[in-house]
Amino acid sequence: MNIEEIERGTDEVIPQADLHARLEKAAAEGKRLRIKAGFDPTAKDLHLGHTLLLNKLRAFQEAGHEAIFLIGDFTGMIGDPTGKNETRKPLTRDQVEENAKTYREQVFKILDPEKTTIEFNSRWLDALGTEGMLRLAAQHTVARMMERDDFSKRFRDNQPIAIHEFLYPLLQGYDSVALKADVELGGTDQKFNLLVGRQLQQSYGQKPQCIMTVPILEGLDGVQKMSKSLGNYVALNDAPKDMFGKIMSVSDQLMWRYYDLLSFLPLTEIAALRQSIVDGANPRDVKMALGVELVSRFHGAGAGEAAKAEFIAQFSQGQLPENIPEVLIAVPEAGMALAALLKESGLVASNGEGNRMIDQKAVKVDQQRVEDRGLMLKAGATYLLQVGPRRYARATLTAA
RNA sequence: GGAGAGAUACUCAAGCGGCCAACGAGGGCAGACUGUAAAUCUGCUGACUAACGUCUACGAAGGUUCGAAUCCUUCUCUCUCCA
Repeated sequence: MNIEEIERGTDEVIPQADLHARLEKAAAEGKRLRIKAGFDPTAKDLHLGHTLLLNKLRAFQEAGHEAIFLIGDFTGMIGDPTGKNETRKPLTRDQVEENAKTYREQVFKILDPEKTTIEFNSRWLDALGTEGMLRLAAQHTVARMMERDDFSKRFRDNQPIAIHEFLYPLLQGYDSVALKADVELGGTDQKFNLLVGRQLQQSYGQKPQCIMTVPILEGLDGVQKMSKSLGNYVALNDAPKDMFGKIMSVSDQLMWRYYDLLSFLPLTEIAALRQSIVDGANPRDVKMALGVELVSRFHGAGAGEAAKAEFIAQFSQGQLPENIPEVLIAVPEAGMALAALLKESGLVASNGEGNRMIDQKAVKVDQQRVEDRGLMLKAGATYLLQVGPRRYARATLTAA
């Protein structure tokens, strides 16, 4: 087991010496450390940003330790305001449970199901009760809570902070107490919460956990963090083709960030790739290699190469994509205007948008650009409709 | 409990009786250029309509007015100061 592999790509390890000592002791005594990583089931889909943490959890798992995947079904109802400077809308218990279900399916693309403990924090937080909650709240002060960056920032900016948001770090910290965690993993934005966990464990007479933070992955725009609500994410459930395409659309600069954080290639090989660009290689090809690696990771060996081949065919060589959605549309005798047809096919949201797209030279029928709004299409034929570079449908028109 | 400020489209933010479907910026979409890059340039960005135009929208509900995002009343929410 090597410490380098465990610490690769982390931002901070606190306290590092303690982690090393625990790892050595565990190895010597044949024991397993309890490694906790928590997720709030606030969204349905996990995305690449989440995988940094999962990869790390997996590294511990491979080193023989106990990986605890904690689903914050209770805390998800509060919503950690981290990262966004505004109060998050609370989820209902039903939503949380539904999201949690899909989480399980997705995390095992990375974690070994045989060696993973899944926990729900409602198990102990439901039982905590009002009295337990008060005792817990008594362990911390407002001043210390305000040390958290986003709290103090919101306070300074006269933004609302609801009282229950203060409870979030305490509850997350209590999870560590309940689980007797040796190590907790989290994004750098979780550092405050992780540290609260250390303090609470001490208050409850436990040895404080080590904490390990991983960087926050930037989204496809290269600026804001990857998140579903910003729409700049690559979901683990994305179809191979979409996943590959999204990776190809990132800037060359961001590509290196993704290499550093997402690729499993040895660091020396990544350095070699960088050098190859300096020597004149096309960054596109390096980007494709990253796409292949990631698609294969989530969709199985070979899926990456297949996605790459389809990508080249469609975008580099201008061929039609596979799997164009088929739609059946009933049209009146006189035919249907193109814009309406695009709307019925689901390619645009409204007739107005359809007409705008036509004006903007974005619409093709049977691969021919159409600039005439007035084009009427009649029943009895199948047309290939295209809006922009990505939206396709094959519409069969039938008499109404 | 008292006094004051505020709530505008995906986000930020102007507008403070008609010229407002609402300036501007960001974001998004499309076109050009490309490596589906990035950067840049151009256009579009509520719905219905071929178009004239109509409808719906400026926290919610009422009201004044020929006419309201803009004025008045009540309500909801947020912030500030005082207690």
